[in-house]
Amino acid sequence: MHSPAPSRSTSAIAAAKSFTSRRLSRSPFTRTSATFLGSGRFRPESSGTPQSAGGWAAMPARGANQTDAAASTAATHNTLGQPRGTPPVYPPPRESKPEGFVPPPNLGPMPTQPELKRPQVVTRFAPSPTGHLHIGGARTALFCWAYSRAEAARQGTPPAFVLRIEDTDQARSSESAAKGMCEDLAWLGITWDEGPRHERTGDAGDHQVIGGDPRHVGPFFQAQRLHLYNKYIMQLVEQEKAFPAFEKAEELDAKRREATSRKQTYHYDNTAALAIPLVERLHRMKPVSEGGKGEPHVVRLRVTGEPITVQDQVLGEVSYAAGEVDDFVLRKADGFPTYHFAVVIDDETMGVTHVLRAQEHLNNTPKHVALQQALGFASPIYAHMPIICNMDGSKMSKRDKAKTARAAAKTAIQKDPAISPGAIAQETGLDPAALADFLAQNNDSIEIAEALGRRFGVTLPEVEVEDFRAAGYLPEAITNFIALLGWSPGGDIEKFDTAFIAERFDVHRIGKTSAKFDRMKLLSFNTDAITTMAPAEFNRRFHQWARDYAPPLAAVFPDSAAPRWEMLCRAVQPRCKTFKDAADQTAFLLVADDQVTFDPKAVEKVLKKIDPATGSGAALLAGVVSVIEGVVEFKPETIHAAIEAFAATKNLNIGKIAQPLRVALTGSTVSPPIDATLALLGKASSLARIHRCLQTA
RNA sequence: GGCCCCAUCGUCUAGCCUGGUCCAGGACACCAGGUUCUCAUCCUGGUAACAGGGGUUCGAAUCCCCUUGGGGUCACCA
Repeated sequence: MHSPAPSRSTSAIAAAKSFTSRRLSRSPFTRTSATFLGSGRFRPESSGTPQSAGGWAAMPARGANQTDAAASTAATHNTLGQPRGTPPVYPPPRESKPEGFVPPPNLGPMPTQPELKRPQVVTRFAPSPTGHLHIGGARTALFCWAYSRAEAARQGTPPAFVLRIEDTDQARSSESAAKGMCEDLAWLGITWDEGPRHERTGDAGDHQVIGGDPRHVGPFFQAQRLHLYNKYIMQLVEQEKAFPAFEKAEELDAKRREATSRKQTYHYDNTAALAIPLVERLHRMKPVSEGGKGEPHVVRLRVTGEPITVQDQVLGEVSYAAGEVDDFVLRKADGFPTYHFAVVIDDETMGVTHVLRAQEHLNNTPKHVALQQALGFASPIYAHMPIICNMDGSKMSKRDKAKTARAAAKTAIQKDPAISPGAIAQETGLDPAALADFLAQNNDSIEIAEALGRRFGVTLPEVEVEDFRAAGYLPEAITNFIALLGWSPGGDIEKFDTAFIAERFDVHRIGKTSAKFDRMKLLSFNTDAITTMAPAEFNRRFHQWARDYAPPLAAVFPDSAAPRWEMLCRAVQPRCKTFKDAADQTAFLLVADDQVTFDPKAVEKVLKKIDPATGSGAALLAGVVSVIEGVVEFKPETIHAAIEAFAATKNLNIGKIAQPLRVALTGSTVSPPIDATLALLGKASSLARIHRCLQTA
């Protein structure tokens, strides 16, 4: 019924080879200025429609072709309960024909159904739901997503990018964080073919449903896969490839500290654990309810003394001498698998063929390879990409927020004796003990950092996708920018959208050197994207952003289709770098006419100072009142014409009038074009502010 | 400290695999001009790099070795 499907490892190797044979043709864009490339103008890919759950042709689980005679029954069946060694069927076949099944009449040969080919390349992104998505994680996800698409297109198969939630750390994981991560990814336009279901409203108001399980490899939360891990754990223990260890965590900590203090490398000593006979191991492990002793324990892999070589698609061959890998923990005392164990089991059972991850994982790879060998799994193809750093060279991390906030608080405390940790706690409502801990660097709570940031008016560095979103960055600018961190399409091309990345992404163009996150360049990309956006799109997206992140502004302009909102957008779009920046420029619209504070410096320079040729700004301002009163239809064009005519009569440059007006209307010397500023305020407000300025300033 | 990885302008990078077309190209930042009612854009021009030392070769940014420098990692976190 099935043609013999090529083994996973064969196809994977073929895919790997095609990396090398696929050289990019010389770019036609060399020696031209940077060119934007993409299927649309900076349009994030939003095809969130999940693969129809129709299923593909047979897809053997990785390792299914392996003939490991030692494999116990646990390893002889895949996650569907189907025997290994024969290609499993997706979806599983029906048990029997439905009752009353009547064969259809013979209508001649069935029309040939184009058979959907199974994916040859399966990538995954596996975040731990402990907060919002880190920008580095976003890059990893982007590359995995792009690679799945590029390979699917090359091979004519459906794309297979899996999102898996690694929630095995019970203390730190949360469901809301998992949801947040899904949203962060979706917002960036990174959609997963397989993984948790996520519903959202897209940028254009469209309803998106992301996720699914067409290959039946879920669930995608590791906490829901414990039975699977335990099955493999027991297999390994029974084969004596893994063993229970009964040492207390504190004992080992002490030994570790002692070793480091002697400047020696700590190695786990397995002699005591290995001295226990298998029967006794099993008895001590077994829960009391099942007649065992139920002793608290962890399960460790018995690492054989073989050297391990990792074949990496970016770094090449990386070798580890025998003895470099310790007998590491597979299952924690709480019964949850460690990251190392869960990742190996899941990648195998989910059929993941290519693992793209950051270089900080490189030293984990020999552990994973050792485990794969013990389990008789084939190793996926690895590609480790460079780390993303701060401009100072340190690894970009969520802790950077804590660092910044802590520094701000400490300088404030030093400078001003009235400011004490106790006083800060009272003002901010923070728990004094937690705050003290935070200041003593015992915790890096993001909540505390943010509270301190607000208290001391310092902007914390954006490190999570949500931070950039709140700061008014565009997803298309972010994906474009982070794609360039460690990858490049070659030549002088550097402006492109996600569709372009999905088309051109190639593991062999991933660099080896760590990349510094240059916020200035990101800002430049964002400015470019925002100022070249179609005005109608800007109106809509800026309004959407304001609803989410600038409620006071959205409250004043509830309707994104209203002419006054359009007028505001027209005034602000060409001169903003982010949505936040745009919102800041509209601040003058949000204060009451009698609450405008006039910047003393501006008043001095623009209103009071007497120019020998033109007199004082205040005088000009008084003179322009009647001009403004005289404008019948109060809109930018007519206002501009009136002011220009007034300026002409005085033989003045329009700027001589604009600046005093600006100060009167907004209190400062900076605002959108003066005609737009007046029009947005309206005639009554404008005149009220001018009169108040003439009287009080 | 052990182990692992890396090395082109201040930053992201192209070029490296397949040595000559490179006294090294683009972009961001910076500097100098220009446009402009402020601000921001925008336009023009400019400064700026193959870490150092050995090899191999007629020829090295490109291949090899060493040194130096940077980073990562050493958990019952992921």
